[in-house]
Amino acid sequence: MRASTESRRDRQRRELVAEIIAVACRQLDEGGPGNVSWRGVAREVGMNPASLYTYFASLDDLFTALITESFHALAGAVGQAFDDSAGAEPVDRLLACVRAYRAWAVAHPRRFNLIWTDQLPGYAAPPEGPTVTAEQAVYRPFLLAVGETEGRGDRLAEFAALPTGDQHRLLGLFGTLHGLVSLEINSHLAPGLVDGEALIVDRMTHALRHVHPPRDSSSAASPDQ
Amino acid sequence: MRASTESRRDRQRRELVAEIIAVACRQLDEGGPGNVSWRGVAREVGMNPASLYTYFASLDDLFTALITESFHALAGAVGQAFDDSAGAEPVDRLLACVRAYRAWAVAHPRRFNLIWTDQLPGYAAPPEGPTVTAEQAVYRPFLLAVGETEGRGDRLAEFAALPTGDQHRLLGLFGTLHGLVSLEINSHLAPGLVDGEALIVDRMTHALRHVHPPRDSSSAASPDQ
DNA sequence: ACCGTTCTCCGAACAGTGTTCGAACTTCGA
DNA sequence: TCGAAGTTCGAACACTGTTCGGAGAACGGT
Repeated sequence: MRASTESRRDRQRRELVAEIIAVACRQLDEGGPGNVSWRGVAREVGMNPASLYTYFASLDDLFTALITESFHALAGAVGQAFDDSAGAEPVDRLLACVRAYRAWAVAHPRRFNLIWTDQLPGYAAPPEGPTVTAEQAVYRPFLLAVGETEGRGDRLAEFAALPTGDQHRLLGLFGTLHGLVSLEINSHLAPGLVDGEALIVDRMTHALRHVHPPRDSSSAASPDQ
Repeated sequence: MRASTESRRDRQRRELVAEIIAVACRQLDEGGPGNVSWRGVAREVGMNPASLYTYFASLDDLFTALITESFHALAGAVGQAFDDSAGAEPVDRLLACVRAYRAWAVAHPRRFNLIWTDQLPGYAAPPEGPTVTAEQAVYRPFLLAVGETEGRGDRLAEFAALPTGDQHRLLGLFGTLHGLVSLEINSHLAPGLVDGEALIVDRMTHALRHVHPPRDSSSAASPDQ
């Protein structure tokens, strides 16, 4: 509608918010969450600490912005790998997403830890908030890729509507990827002894060969919990 | 040797160190790493903040103690499950360790995040330090239990000496467990929709059925990377 | 039992933090 | 043009981790 009627104040505000987030993001990458400080950000953008409160209500608010921003970046990296591998073998397409997930984590370990583990004292992500929708954007390419490997199209995209068995299979797959990446970027993979990328690709391809649901045999197993 | 010649100062020091760690541990459990403060601990044990420096060189030092302490607690919980299930079916024994690992994480999520993810600004665990040996104590019961399920005894206990294929299989197993537990305690498992314990036990039993090395069939597959 | 060394504890201080308040100043929409 | 809204700032408050110097107590050796 009135997209053209953006006052110079509105534009300046938008740019300043972006710069603040960028500065905070850099401080985060350099020294972790403990390194991003309100006064430090204000110093770097060249204004009084009190003025920052015009744009963010508190330090927790700034971190919330960093979290959603990082979720979007991760989702973008995985989504890009998914798009770029269109037409490839379904398994290779999923593996492309796997590599993209790991590559982003290796490149931005602080951001990765920030979005996946609770690090702030009293912080709790608001349900239906922007962080959860950004998080789901990360899962989406994986759901689509796995759906392709099983010839089920995008029938897995609506995770909440799936039967428990499918949910478990998908979460097991993603949990393996996430766990190994987590261990690697936090230096728990015997650095110098284990090759992270080789390990992750190896286990994910292995898991893909056995994760498919049983077609017809052994239907006597317990259907669910 | 001179174990009996413990001066009252030595005893008092030992007890005070234990109390300091206990207080800090409680503050950690209540509000995460950002909630444990030097002055807060001093306040709670009833002495001047400067006096604390008699027992710990810095806040990072205190956190190092918390990390090793938490590693020992986790290793103790898993080891206890391993010991208590002596004589049971090997698979059940491993599942007992799995449940113990998850149960401890659910009971102490802040400590779990503290030991597995880098959260302190400039902190780096000293190699050959007490934290890494405490960490290996966590892996040990799992290595022994998996060795049992494969009828290989404790031949997997010396992880670094294993061929790459075995290392990958073991890390894949532990990575799945660790990743799913991590997702659960950080509220990424669609709380109220997915049962964490059921999911983890389900995926670990599934993985155990397919993780064994190929005996004789399909030996034409690529042996290693 | 003494004495010198060592350890323990404390008050004060320094630099840094997140946040609030009130007052100036600028920009906006009508 | 005028009132309202938005922006910036300095000062202040209550914190934080850490250092320093001194006072007092407990220790080991003679």
